[in-house]
Amino acid sequence: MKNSTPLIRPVTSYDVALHAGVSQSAVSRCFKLGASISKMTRAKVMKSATELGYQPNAIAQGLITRRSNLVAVIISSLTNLYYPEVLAELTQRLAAHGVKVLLFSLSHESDVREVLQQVWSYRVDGAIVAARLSPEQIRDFQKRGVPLVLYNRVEERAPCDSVCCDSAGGERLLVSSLLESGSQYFGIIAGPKDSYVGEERVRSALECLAGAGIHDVPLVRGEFDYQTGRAGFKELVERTRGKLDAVICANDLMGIGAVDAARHDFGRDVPGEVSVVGFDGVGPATWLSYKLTTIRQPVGRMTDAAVTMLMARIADPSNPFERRLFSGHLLPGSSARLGSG
Amino acid sequence: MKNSTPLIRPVTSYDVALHAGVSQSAVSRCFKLGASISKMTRAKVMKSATELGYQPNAIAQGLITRRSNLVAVIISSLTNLYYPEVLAELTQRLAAHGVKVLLFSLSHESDVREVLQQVWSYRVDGAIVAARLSPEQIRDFQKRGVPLVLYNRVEERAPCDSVCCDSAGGERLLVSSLLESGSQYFGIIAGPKDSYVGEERVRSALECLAGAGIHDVPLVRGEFDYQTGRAGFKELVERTRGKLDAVICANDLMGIGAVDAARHDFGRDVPGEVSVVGFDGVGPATWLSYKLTTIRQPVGRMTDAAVTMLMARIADPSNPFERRLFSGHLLPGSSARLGSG
DNA sequence: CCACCTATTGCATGCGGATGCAATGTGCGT
DNA sequence: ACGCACATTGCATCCGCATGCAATAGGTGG
Repeated sequence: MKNSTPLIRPVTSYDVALHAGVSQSAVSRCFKLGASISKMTRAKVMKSATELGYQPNAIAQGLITRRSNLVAVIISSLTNLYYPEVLAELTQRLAAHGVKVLLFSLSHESDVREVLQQVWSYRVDGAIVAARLSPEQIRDFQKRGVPLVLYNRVEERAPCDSVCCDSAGGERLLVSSLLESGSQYFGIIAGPKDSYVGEERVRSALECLAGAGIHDVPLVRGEFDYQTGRAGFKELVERTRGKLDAVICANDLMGIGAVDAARHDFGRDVPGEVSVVGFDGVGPATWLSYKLTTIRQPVGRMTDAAVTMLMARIADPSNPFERRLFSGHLLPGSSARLGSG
Repeated sequence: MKNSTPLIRPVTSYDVALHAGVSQSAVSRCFKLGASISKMTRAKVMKSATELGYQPNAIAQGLITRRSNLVAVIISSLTNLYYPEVLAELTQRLAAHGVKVLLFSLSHESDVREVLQQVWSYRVDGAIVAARLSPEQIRDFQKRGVPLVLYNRVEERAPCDSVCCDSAGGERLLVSSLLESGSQYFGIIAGPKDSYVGEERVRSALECLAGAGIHDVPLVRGEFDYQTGRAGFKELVERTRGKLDAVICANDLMGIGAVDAARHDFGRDVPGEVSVVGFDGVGPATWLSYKLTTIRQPVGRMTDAAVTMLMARIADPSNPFERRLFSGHLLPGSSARLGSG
């Protein structure tokens, strides 16, 4: 079976114009809402367009109008189960605004530089970034006039919009519940140091614990995934020689790993002997085998906010910058003996 | 805080040319490998380009070269945990070929029509589709000369390339193991009717069972997610009045739901009283709480094949069409009492 | 019947970069 | 010193569409 057509030239507005017996401008105007075109001409043109299968060339449109209708979405790790959900939501919502998604997924954070080159090249109308950007990189967006919304990454005083889930507040809910339920021997499984929300969650947890007179909490680091959550639990047990009755994980995936480690690697009852809490509220957290106690991020609201802010800034770049902080919602689950919370 | 810069005109090749004291063509040639440019000129140009922060306008390049370096990736549901992995792999591999991903995620299959309009508009160099396309839609790709690779969706005799995991073969492995282990009372949790792989898996499973003299296997349908897997199990138990010792699920997520339903909703031992098998080999399938018996799709190889095939066809559209079928790999897990397999 | 106004339409041009071709410069052989 | 092959360079043009402006057509009031 051979692909028979050797060279296919997409239909252009000229082709349509010729076919309909009008000028190219007329064709162009037919596809622009509110342009000056008589009903009759429009009808002729549309008929020809349909017959020929004409579809305006978005590339050419973008070149002349300086609007690509593309938005770059930069996400660091799609393997963190939290992001697919975010990505799906973003894509849908952006599509509703007639905007297409140019997706960049980073394997290494160091790829950002390269990715940004692409972003500039494609003259995207804006960008939503859920990855670490340096302050200079953020300023680059501003210099080039590319609207930017940070998702769950906040640089203080950064010249850009951002949406974020209130890590501190969420963590406070979790920790104070753990405290009320009588947990005493805490351990923390943090994320990589370069994660803003990860560090924020840990910082807040430590602060809460300190407030309760608990200091020197053992802390290990993972990579936000199941394996390192499991390994982290093991490490904590070793470090504390088993004196451990509450594990605070920087995200759900590690929380799930920790639960499994506790139950299957160490035969401990969760939450009977040890409580585990996570963060994010991803799908698997609610699965019956885990029922992880966690904070559910309001992904719907957050993505909606991100898209709304981005579109607003594209429409009017002079808007003042805004940071929107959404509080999460406690999913009690049953991986932690909770207090009155 | 105000965005101070009112109107930012990106730097063009003319700007660079002026700055470097050469012609625009010279600048253009500097960015094209193998073009005729002296070292000295290139150095001057590159210096100016860096100073001005010049980045070639991919839109303009695309218009003139008729190569957008964009590939459309169309995925139906990112909530199926299998797809984020695929998407991540595809994005990385495509990026390695210097190609950017224009992502389309469908909430409803009916959106395909609209999405295809966008695809034509952006003059993508090709498309990788993991969603249901009608034969006419596939032919549209061919008519318009847009290289297309179907991922895990096969239309027999379709004029396009495709990669697929051998559903029949994988299912055979699972079912024959179940049979050998002595399972007798089977139930099936299928996916939606419009899923190619879903139906293929079920078809193959039924065929294997029939080959063993087992007919009239009860079948319920889910949506490839946890909830419907759990509900499906419940339904099967009711339909069979509890006479159920092996459940074949069309994917892992439903398998996990079924395991949880069995254990937590019905207090049944898995695999002691009832075996459950899935398909895909997603991350959570290997979690200690499930250790789902399943077929792991060779996602790495499959995405590699998809990208390779796509790039090859972009380079030479006259290549004969090819269908590549990859066999999956049995993850024994422990959600099923397996036979000698 | 004519001046004048508005609704349509076509013309010409430009967006930013790639490229064929001609013009220039370079080095070399003899 | 001269002619020629080859390496560089600039010029002009085109990609497909949007849009300002001028041209045309149809309609109105006087």
